[in-house]
Amino acid sequence: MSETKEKIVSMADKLIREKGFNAFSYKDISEPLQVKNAAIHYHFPSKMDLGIEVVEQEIRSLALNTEKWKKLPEDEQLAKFCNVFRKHCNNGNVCLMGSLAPDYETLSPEMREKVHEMAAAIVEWVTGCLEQGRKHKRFHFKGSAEDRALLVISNLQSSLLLSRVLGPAAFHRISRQLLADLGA
Amino acid sequence: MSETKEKIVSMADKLIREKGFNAFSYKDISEPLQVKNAAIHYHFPSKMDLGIEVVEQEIRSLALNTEKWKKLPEDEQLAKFCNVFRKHCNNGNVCLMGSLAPDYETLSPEMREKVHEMAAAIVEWVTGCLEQGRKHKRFHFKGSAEDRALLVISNLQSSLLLSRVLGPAAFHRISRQLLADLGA
DNA sequence: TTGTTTACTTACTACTAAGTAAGTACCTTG
DNA sequence: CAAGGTACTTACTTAGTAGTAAGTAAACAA
Repeated sequence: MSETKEKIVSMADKLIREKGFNAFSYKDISEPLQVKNAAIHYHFPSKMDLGIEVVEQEIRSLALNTEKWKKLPEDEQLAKFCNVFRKHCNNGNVCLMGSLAPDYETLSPEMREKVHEMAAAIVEWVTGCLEQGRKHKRFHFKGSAEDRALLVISNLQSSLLLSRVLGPAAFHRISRQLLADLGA
Repeated sequence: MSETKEKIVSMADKLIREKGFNAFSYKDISEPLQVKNAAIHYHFPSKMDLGIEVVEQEIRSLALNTEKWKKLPEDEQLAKFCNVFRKHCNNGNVCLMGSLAPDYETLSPEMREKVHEMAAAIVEWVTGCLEQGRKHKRFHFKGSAEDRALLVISNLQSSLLLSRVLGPAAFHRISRQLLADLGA
């Protein structure tokens, strides 16, 4: 991948989290990178192709991270996961899912499919983490692990959204309570 | 308020929830209502003015609803509140906060202020409901009522987002678990 | 050395966006 | 009945938007 291409993807990622997929334009990428908009179209024929690449990168990044955390106790794995969100919160950004879900209906079928894939991957990992963690007495909760995973994910996701509006304290209060509830 | 004006606001509300504030255009409103785009500008000089009206209507609607529920036991009040979200879920839509928070940075200061006002109103009501409900032994939870309220709100909000991507079952699973956790 | 591919730029198109100025039909009120 | 406001339409501007066709400079390959 050329250096420019990488920069385009990372700028698009930033812009999606900052302003939303439908609110950024090629100018927002081409100007700071000092390239022409045609350079973006060279690497990504359409805006959706660019969006798909951003989501794919996020899926790869999740796989990489969870692989790295594999040998830690489950409560520490989940804390690491929370920290990824915390970083976005500190930058004033929301997560990809939180940004793309409201725009879901405006996305191409291919991009929707990728977003779905990302959501499924997140749910799958958190479910596994909770399930194993409960078995190892690292977590204590009632109900199915998958239901609990949905709760955890929705809390993290939405706390970033609320932080946008109510200030970053919202994220910290929610994530702290969240981990406390799991007896972590 | 003229009939057209009311229809414009309710169409804008629908479009914000469906596609997001930055993804709908005046054409999306003017065409189905069979008016010209200038008619929208007559009632709302700018798109932000229209957005502000939508948010104000939501704030009024919350006040009206909660007033109506006032005499019910707190767990039933919260169930009613959940039902408002459930309706949006069944229509495949997200809530206003969930839609506007990702776009927050692209909004005018006046509209941001209104969104903030809406968020504060929601947090205030849920906090009060939980606090009173705990006092009346209708809810059982640890920690401050406001922290818990943030958790509840973020779950409801985000479950609509996840439902978009993963299907409506996500909402039902999350909201059921949510109420169960409160011992409601 | 010549041909090909990569990674762009230049210069453009077609379209859509929000927004506006001026005109008009229809009420309402003195 | 005249004056003025309300609720629009007609017709337009300005400023983007994503996307494209054609050209080019440099690296690489035969």
